[in-house]
Amino acid sequence: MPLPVVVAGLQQQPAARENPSHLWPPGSSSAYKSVGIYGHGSSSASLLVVPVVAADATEGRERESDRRSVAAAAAAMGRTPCCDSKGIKKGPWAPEEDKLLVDFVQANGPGNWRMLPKLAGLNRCGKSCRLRWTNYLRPDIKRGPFTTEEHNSILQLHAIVGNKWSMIAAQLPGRTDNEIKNYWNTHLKKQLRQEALAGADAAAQQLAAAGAASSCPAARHMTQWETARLEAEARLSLLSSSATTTIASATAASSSSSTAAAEHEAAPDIFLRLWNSAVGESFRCSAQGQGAAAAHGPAAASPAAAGTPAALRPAAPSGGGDDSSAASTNGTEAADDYQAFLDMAVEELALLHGRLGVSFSAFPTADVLAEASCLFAPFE
DNA sequence: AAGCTACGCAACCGCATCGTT
DNA sequence: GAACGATGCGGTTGCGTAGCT
Repeated sequence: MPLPVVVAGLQQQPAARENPSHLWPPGSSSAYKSVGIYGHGSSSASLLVVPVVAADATEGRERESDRRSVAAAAAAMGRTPCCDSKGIKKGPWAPEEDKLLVDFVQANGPGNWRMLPKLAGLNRCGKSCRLRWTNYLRPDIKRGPFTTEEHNSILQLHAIVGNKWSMIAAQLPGRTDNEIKNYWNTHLKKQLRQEALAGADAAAQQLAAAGAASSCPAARHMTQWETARLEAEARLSLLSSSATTTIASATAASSSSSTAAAEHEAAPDIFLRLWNSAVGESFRCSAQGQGAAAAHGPAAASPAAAGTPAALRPAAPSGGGDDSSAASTNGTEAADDYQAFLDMAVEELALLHGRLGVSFSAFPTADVLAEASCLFAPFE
């Protein structure tokens, strides 16, 4: 099965256009102001011509044969496709439509998307309304270019979960899965491809110099897993910092019986829950004792360092590390803690596989992970 | 200035999943 | 348990624009 590969040290791409001209400019819609999504960029007076023209053009690009076949199939099954009704508008949203949608959702809350268009007076299908709201009109959406931190987070999370954009988006407040997906497809994929090509060249040179030994599958296996793990740890350390704050506030504000729920809420993924568990805490303490850079865990103390995994190595227990000779007497304890952390991860993943079934392939299977954790044996 | 190309991103489509009857 | 409806998710499309020639 394919193993996660993380390419480290990628640079932030030049800032994306902050106010693409096919978006509505500030002031064009009071709805935008009301939900606060237009707080950046310059505007152009010529932007408002887009929707009507583009909407018509969009209608023209419909794959009519596909629509007919789908409609026929759906009709045969006694079910009407949500977007098949004639007269339902498609394509870019007009400011008036946005305002209707925002006003309605703010008054009634999101949900019941099927009925929403009728109730809100929109000539759109519910699906389109939901998409527009979740990807663009939601008040908590963060606009603007991705920060270096977000950039690195996406890389790390993608190494762990693959193309599970909603899972990645859940870890990046204010970012939508669609936005992350687009960012990945337009920026990161390209970068990774270039890095891979560069890496292939370097690897070929190393092979020529060092012989066939480095092409050992087990060695590659270890390298890939180690890289992915370090990236994940860097991410976890960042999440841990924010989650600790969230949990503390949640605990203070709620009764003890709801603490567990709050903690779970603050740590939605298993890696974060692991990291915040007693095992993770123990490991963090050990790591702190080992390196000054491990203020919040095995990763570097500063968020910026999260994007430079090589800098994490002194603090993060790892096999074949540059400073392995500097291991103190704490090393044995740390090794035990770290092994426990890995073991717990294996168990959690086994449970996850059991819950999600064989169709879920984003995570490596538990036996593969178990094998990997044995292979790493970081302090041995 | 005009034409061409590459890029970014909003929006669409179809399938998957979950909840209800 | 099966059928249906609603919603969520990931892949893909194509429009509009910036940059280049």
